[in-house]
Amino acid sequence: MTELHRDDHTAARTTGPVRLLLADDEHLIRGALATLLSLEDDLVIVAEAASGPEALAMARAHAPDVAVLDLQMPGADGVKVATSLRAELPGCRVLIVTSHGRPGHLKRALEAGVRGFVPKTVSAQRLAEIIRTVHAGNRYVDPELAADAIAAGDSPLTAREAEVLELAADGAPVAEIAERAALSQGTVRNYLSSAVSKLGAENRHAAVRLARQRGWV
Amino acid sequence: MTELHRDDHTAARTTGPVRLLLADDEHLIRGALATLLSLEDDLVIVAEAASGPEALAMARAHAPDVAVLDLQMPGADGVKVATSLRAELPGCRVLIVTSHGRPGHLKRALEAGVRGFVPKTVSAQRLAEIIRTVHAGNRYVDPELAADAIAAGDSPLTAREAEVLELAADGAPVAEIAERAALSQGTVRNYLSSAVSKLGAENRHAAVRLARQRGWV
DNA sequence: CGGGCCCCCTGACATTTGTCATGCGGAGTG
DNA sequence: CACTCCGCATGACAAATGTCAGGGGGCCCG
Repeated sequence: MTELHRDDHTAARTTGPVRLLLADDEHLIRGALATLLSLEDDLVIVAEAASGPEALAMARAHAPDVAVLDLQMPGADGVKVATSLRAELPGCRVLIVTSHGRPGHLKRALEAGVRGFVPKTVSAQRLAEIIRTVHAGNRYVDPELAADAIAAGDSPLTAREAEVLELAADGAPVAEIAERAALSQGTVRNYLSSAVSKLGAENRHAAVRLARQRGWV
Repeated sequence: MTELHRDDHTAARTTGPVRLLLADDEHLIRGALATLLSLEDDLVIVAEAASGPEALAMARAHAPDVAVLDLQMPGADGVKVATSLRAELPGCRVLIVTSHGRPGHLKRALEAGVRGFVPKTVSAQRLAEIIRTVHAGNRYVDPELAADAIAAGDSPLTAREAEVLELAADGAPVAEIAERAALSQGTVRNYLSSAVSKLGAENRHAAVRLARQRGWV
């Protein structure tokens, strides 16, 4: 035993390259990224995945130091994967990469223990730096996304309001929403009404759009 | 003058590497792709752009052999850029790359003279081959996207119906739509009604979703 | 314990919506 | 030309939706 007081949960490995898991459903991007990151001397990709479940399986199999996950993937999104990963592999840092940065997503991600959150508009060079930052145990959140998230604030919707709004998302009539939520139609209309006024929207559909934009549904 | 009978419009350059323009608003992907495609001996990236207008400007400045455009970019989408490009640089082939392949987009793209249309799920290796195919004067359309487009068929909506549906997209009330389209409210309702029934939707909002899915708006 | 939330429901009302019957005019056809 | 089809428009009517004013019950916290 050469080290005393090693903290298995949070200590970064100090020897060898950073071992990466790359997950993105778009083969083109994942492959390109893999190639590019491999050019960095201190980074090595040990596994790739094209879906949420696959990412989990790969992580279990290879126990990477850092998992770079796309936010939107088939099967399970990046945040869900991060949640599972946190439980199963506490030593694996998670970095989320996304095209469409919606405020609510960032919040959910941080709650899931994600260590980094960046938009795909950064350069690969910059991403490599951020991977190192995350691997060193620090956090990194894109400043612009952080500002958006702060500006958007917390959801003003109660659980029910959010649920009903969610069911209204695809344009279903009140009767159907009521049935699916096991509520009376009047109640559904009340929830929708209060959600609409809280969001300052014209009607329920505009409200759905707003809530989606801010990641509240 | 060293060449006779050069056909400026359609002839592929037969000497030297294929000169590429790469346009994608996501720096990460664009950069990674640039690096990866540069590894191919016969491909060279002569310009990059992060928006529609920028892509146009770069194309004018560098006159690339093939323009690889993302479908969704700020300023002007890939198809719009392709349309302008066709007029200004007839010798420049256009290849569209997209994350979300919606049937209608493919149709619009082909009408704009685009030579290739592929999803981002292909590998970089495959993309390089497709670039060569396009450069040689042939067309390439992803088989799956083509099948979807054929299955979806043409839009059953009349021009007015589509216009009104478009205006209804963000949940605006009929009164606002009527004003913006300079129609009576009754007329707007009729158009919406017929659009809804043509699409087999429950109501206008579901109709908007369907039309969007199929790329008809 | 009392107050403040939130949840769930009801009923009545104004507004917005979806649907229908109908009319006008141009394009294509026999 | 007469006829029909179709896009376009309108207003009337029925149905769905949004809004408001209540009321009962559960939960947490000062």
